[in-house]
Amino acid sequence: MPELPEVETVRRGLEPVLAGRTLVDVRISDSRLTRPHDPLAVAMRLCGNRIVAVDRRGKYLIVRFESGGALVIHLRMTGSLRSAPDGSLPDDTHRRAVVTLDNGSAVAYRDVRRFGTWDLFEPGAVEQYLDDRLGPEPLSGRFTTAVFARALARRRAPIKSVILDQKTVAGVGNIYADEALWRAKIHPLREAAALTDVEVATLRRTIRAALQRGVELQGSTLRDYALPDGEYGGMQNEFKAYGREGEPCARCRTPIEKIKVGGRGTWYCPRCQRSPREAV
DNA sequence: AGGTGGACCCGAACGC
DNA sequence: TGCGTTCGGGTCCACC
Repeated sequence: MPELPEVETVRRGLEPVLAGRTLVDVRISDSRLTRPHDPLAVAMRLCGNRIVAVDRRGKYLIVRFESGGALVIHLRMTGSLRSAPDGSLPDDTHRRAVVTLDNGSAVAYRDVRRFGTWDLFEPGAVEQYLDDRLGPEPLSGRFTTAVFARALARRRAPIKSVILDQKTVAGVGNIYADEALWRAKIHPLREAAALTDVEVATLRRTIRAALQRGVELQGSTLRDYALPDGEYGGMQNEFKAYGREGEPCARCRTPIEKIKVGGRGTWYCPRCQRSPREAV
């Protein structure tokens, strides 16, 4: 599941491939990808644009054009991008789009579950769109303890749900939420506003540490995620909580438990991360 | 307004 | 073995 580290890894792989190149051919074979817009119309508008940069904000990829416009790609759960330096791509039933560049190379978009999106923006429009949806970048200096504390204040929802809210902090998904809470020794069901100042500071630090480690290991490959060159991430080998039901906690050997929080599978250590009642 | 739960997808895993 | 059912995950949206 692409979260911040996975999307950042994709960005780093794509930037050198795309920057400075012009789109000479764009084929979109899934109408869900661009809806409510006609995929043919989007493909036509993309064609001829010269790419100047590939940026990331939260889990969004931003392909910026010389024109000032931008293509915003969200991979959701199963989207992935694959670059083909010589322009040749193996058959793939889940391929949804292919762009060809002016040097003969190609980039293919694959998405098994078809939740991903490609949205085109006019010059200047993309920042507003992203700022409407996203809080601070967790690895930037803007994500301070004071900013984080303000975002948690008066929130009565479980802390896990609040850090999954992209307005609280951009880019945390189900995996890194569980990993950050495990590192901070905070139970996922704790009421967000009830965290102590020390806990807020600790959780800010562990969110950053978990995401940073994910970036270093080029993300986590579980099923569908892969780098643009086809390689795999390594973060899955360092999971302390996510998906580890019944396995011993890396700190105290207590078996990891699985619960539901806000409808999401949630793994935590029942001993290190005390329950809401015990923790008072 | 903030919180909750369903919809959207579809392959994998599971249950009988 | 085979078939039906359940699960999951990011975001949006309806509802309270």
